[in-house]
Amino acid sequence: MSHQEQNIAQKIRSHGFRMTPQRQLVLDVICGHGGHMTANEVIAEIQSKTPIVNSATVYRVLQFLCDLQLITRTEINGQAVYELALTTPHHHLACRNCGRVMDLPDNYFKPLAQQLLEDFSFEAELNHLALSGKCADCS
Amino acid sequence: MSHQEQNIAQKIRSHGFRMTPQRQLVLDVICGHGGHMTANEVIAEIQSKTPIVNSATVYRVLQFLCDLQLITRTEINGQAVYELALTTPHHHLACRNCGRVMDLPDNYFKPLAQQLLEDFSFEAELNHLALSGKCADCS
DNA sequence: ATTACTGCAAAGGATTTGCATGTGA
DNA sequence: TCACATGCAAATCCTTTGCAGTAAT
Repeated sequence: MSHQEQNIAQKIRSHGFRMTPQRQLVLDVICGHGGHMTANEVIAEIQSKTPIVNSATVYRVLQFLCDLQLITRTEINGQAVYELALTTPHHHLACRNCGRVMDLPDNYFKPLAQQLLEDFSFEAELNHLALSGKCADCS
Repeated sequence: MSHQEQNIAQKIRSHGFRMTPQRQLVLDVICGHGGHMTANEVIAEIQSKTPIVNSATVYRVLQFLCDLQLITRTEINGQAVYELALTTPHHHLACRNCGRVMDLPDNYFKPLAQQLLEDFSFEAELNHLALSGKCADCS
């Protein structure tokens, strides 16, 4: 088990919740994967290891981890994806053509957020946004 | 029938498609409403007038109008909304608290789009984006 | 010993589809 | 006329929920 996972397990227990094999598996998959995953991808990868785990449980675990803010949920082109929340704040550039998703550092949105605050007193939640478009290879 | 609707009817016919009462109704509703609507809202409003129209048809008409780029489809907080495509390019600021949605002129995103192009050769499709956050009244 | 958690199956909502019928051009 | 559209019902996809049983602490 990685450092990250030990940390997370500790956080779960410190909140009075339990560490179960099912939660462990979901964490293994998400930590091992690196990027973001759809619920389906998580389910598929888990079931390829241990076909016993129910998909309803995976959905419940994902929701649970979101509630504890250990993972984040974003919508990319109408598709919900999950990712470790430990990584630094960033956004996504999703290519509509080849499907590739790149990370975009947070600071690209700073000026915009600032301006929205000045002009409209609107506090934009720009912590995990997905932009669609065409990537360099596909243009 | 408004100017806009006549225009749209003409475009539909010019593509070799037919103007039907069902398509007329969907256009009436969307044109009369002004802002963006969910598929459900369109269906509900139509059925309050003529309970005959099938919801599958409304979905088909919405898709059809999107294909012809006469309306646009956006996701606001995971909810698909439709809007006339004739209006000037703009974005949305959606308040997570009160649900209010404000329009945001296109030019707010110009600098960001420019920078993404320079730094990543990524052509962002920033024509109808929805940002979540907290509006002035709710902060 | 609690009571959180899981599995199962069934429900749920939103959207799509197959097919026969109807209708605009 | 005849291809385009619609209605209906069933199918589908993704996700949630009720409930009884299981297991972590």
